[in-house]
Amino acid sequence: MKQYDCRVTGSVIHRLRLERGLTQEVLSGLAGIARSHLAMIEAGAKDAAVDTLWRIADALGLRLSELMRIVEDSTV
Amino acid sequence: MKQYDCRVTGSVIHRLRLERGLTQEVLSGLAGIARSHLAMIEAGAKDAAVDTLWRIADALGLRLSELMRIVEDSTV
DNA sequence: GCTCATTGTCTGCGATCGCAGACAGAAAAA
DNA sequence: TTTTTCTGTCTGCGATCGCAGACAATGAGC
Repeated sequence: MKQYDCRVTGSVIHRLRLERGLTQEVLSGLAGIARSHLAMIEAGAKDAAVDTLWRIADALGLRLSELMRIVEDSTV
Repeated sequence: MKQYDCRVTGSVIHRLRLERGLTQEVLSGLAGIARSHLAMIEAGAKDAAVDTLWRIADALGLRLSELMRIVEDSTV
């Protein structure tokens, strides 16, 4: 498998958030993280920790394994 | 879903490594991380970053999504 | 007994995460 | 234009990751 690239994760989260019609403010609130941090993660400028991604996936109505599967399938 | 607990991830990695008959030395070498670090992760004393888990899963012959699914199913 | 392989656990040290808070830019509504 | 909402990006700051390296304990095999 290819290398892990947090920019892929960021764009996937960004897309899923928009699909659900959520703002960064709302999603970060649901996930319990700072909005500025979520913005950085979506931009691919920060590499989120596992429990952070776990909570974001939860807030998106997914399991982390499902989120990671999307990331894997999106990884070039 | 329950909260993320790195101790569950650690015990899952530990079990999968033994099932494959790998030593910490070998697995950490395959994953490209320090053995002491892998030991800490297995013990649940350290919370590994995503790309670290990605490489460990790879070295175990799994995708991260598959590893996380096992962790989720093992999470109480 | 001894040796070897494996593991658990510690110490710095540099790099990065995640936070609160701030500021400016963009876009829409009025 | 003005107001509002949303977003992108920055600054410290404390906490944690991940490393190399070391040491002791365990267990298997001789």
